[in-house]
Amino acid sequence: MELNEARQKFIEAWGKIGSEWGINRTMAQVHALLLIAHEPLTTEQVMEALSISRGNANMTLRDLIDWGLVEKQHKPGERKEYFFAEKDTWKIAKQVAQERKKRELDPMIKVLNELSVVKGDDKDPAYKTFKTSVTNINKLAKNVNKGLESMFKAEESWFWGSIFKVFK
Amino acid sequence: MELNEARQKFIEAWGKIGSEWGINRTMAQVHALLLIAHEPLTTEQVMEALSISRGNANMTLRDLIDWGLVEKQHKPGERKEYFFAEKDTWKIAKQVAQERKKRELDPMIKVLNELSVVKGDDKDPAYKTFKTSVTNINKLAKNVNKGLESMFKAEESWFWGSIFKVFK
DNA sequence: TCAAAGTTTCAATAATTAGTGAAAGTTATT
DNA sequence: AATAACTTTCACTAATTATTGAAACTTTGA
Repeated sequence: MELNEARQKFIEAWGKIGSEWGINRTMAQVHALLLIAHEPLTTEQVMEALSISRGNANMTLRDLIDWGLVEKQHKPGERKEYFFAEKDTWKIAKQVAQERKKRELDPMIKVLNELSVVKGDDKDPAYKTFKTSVTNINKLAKNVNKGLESMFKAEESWFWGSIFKVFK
Repeated sequence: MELNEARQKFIEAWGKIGSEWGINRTMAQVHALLLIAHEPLTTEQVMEALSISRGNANMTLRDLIDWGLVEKQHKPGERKEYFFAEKDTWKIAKQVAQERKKRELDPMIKVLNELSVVKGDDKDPAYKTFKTSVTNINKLAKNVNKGLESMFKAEESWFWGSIFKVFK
């Protein structure tokens, strides 16, 4: 396989994975493009490489910056903005996990806590089932939460090590 | 908060989380409905509870069965099919992880393996960056893969224990 | 074998989400 | 302060994804 074909395939695959995880395809593709770019790219270059409009490129790059996956750079003597991606995959993984925790898990835990104080008759099976389900999901969510906190603090090898150690 | 209001909120929250993770909202809501149902429900009851069409209810229930989250049940003397959800959250989490691994991570690893054999000139920075990025993502993906395999085999407390132990 | 009860399919439609591009806004330079 | 280079916004349109509902299909029992 030739390099350009491979780059293309990588961008497609990353886009597909992204869309399966609720991240818009273009955003994942721009991220992929920057991941395999050996130097920072301008908005123009991103537009060109992925055949997308200026508006789309701009918003997508901004979103990637919000997610902490991409940064702006200025080259001395030039007005144009250049964009480059964090390339350390462990940092990327932590960053994504952190953002999603903030946007999704934290609000979910808040709702679950509200729901677990609902009062009712312990003899009512509808109440009992509700209570049990919510309590159990709440416990799981809190464990995930703690697991993520560990991940954020951890070095990569340390993290995986702690998972694998026990399960040879 | 009253039980019915709480049930409603739970269904909405679960639907929202689902859609943020690339799972169609209705599917997540039907799952939520069955999770807090104290007895198996018929297609009619699902349609009624969530105001969705027969076709939608049918397809969604089938999808949930494909995901291994819901099962059919027949009551003796009745022709109707009843549906109920697995309620053990650890089993649910494993099941979801397993399905997504099969559908997404495994194909991704396959692509990454294909891409990592691309040949090129080590002095070409475009080639070097591509190679490095793909290799690193590949390593991460394989660690996630191993981590999931551990999870599938593990008991819940054992799994979390192994993560928390190291990070007090 | 027929018809009633129930289930599934799928073309048509609706709802949602993503993308465009031109206009407005901003910033740096002369 | 005027202009040119560049960035951002947002109303409109396109593309995608989800849902409906009626027709086709299947199963059961009389």
